[in-house]
Amino acid sequence: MIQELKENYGHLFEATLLEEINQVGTFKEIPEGFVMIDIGNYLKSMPLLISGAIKILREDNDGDELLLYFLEKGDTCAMTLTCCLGETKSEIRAIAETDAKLIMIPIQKMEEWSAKYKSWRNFVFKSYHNRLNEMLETIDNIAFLKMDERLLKYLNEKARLTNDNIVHNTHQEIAYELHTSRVVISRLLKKLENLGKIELHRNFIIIKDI
Amino acid sequence: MIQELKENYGHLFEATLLEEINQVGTFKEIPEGFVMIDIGNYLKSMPLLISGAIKILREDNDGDELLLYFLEKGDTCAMTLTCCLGETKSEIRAIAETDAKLIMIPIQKMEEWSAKYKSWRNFVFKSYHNRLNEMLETIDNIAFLKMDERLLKYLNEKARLTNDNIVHNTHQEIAYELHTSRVVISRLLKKLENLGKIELHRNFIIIKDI
DNA sequence: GCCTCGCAGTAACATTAGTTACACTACAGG
DNA sequence: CCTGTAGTGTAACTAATGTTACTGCGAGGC
Repeated sequence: MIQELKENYGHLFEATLLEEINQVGTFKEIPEGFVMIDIGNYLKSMPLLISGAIKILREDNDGDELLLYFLEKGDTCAMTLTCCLGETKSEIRAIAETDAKLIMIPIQKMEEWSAKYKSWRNFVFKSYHNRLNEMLETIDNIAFLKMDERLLKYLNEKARLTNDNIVHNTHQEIAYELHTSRVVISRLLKKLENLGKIELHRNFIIIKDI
Repeated sequence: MIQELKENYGHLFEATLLEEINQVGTFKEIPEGFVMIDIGNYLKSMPLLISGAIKILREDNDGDELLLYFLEKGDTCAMTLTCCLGETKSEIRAIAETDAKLIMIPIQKMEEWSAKYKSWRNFVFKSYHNRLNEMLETIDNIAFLKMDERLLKYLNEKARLTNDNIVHNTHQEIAYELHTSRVVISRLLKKLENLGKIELHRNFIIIKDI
C-alpha cells in the first residue's frame, strides 16, 4: 500500500503520519456500482480515495434521488467526518461511479491525529472546504439553471471524471440523478443532439464539444 | 464581555480557552440589515454569535439572490472558517436578519487553538457538521419541494427565528430570498391566506398555524 | 388635501417541466 | 430465429412557474 499512499498523499502528510496511516489503514478495491454508504448507516471508518470516482446522492421521502457531487482522487467524504464525530446516521448515499481504490481509516484516529498533526487538521479542514463549495455549486445548479443547462453540465462532468467523451448511461439513469423524468431527459437530449453538442446511441452518449 | 461569553459558550469551552477568547476577541453589536460579509470579501476574523440571527445568501451571475440558511446563537460561520484557512474570497453574503451581538476572533487563533484545545476542534468540526446539514436541507427544499411548500417553510422559519408570529417582509423581499418573482409570491400567499394559514397585510404577514 | 410612490392583487399569457400513453428498435437468451 | 425486455422517440396533455401589464390602495411628504 505504501506506494499508492505516498503517491497520492505524500505531499500532504509528513512521514510519521504516513507511517501511521500505513499501519492502521486498510487498502480496499471496490467495483463500479458498489454502494459504499447508504442513508441511515453508521460509519466506523473514513475513506481516503486513491483512484476512481464516488458519487454522493441524496434521497427525498418518496425515494427519489438527486446527485450531489462526485469525489475524486485525493478526496475524502466530509459526511463521514461529520458522522463519525457526531455519531449520527449518514444523510447521504455513496456509490462507486467507477472502480475505485481507497484506504479506510478507523475513526478513532480522526481525533487523535487532529491533535497531533497539523497536516491532518489542514487536510480535514480543506476537505470540509471543498465539500461546502461543491454543495454550493450543486445549489447554484439546481436553483439558477434550467434543466437543459444542468443536463449539459452533468454530461461534461461525467466525461471529465471518466476521462472519456462517451457517457455510458441510459436516459433513465440520468433522470434519476437529476431528479426528473426519463421523458424530460430524452426530450432535452434530443434537443442537444439537434444542436450538434452530443450524439445519441443506445446505452451511451457521445459528447462532441467538451 | 465575559458574562455573555460564559452564558453562551461556557458549556462548550474550558476556562483557559474562554479566557483566551475574552482577551483576543472583540465584542460587536450590529444592526438589522447590516451586511457583515459580501461576496468576494477576504475575511480576517471569525464571528461567534451571541444573540440575533444572520442570514446567509448566495448570488448568481445575474445578481439574483437565494437564501441558504440562518445562523443563530451559538453558531459560527463555516464559510468564514474555510475562507480563513484557504485565504480565498467569500462565496456568500451574510446579512444581519435581526440586531445581533457577536464576538470576533482573529483568524490566526483558529489554527493555534485547534492544536491546543480539543473543545475548540470539536466546536469547529461541529460547526462544519451543522452547516453541511443546513446546506443539505436547503438542497432538499429547492430540489424536492414546490414553491408553495418552500414559502410556508420560509415563513415558519422566520417566525421561529424572531420568536414572533408576524413576519415583517414585503412580497418582493420574500421573492428575492426564494429566488422567484414577486407575482408568484403574491399568488401563493393569497392561496395560503385562503387556506387560513396566514393573514396578509401591507408590509407584514401574520402566521396563524405555526 | 393632494400627490407620489411603494406595495399588493389579479388577469392573461408564455415557458418549462412533469405525466401518460404508445410505437419502435436493438439486443440477449432460449 | 423468435421473443421478451429494456431503451428510446414522440405526441398530447397537465401542472407549475415565470412574465407582462394594469389596477387600486395606503402612507408619507409637501
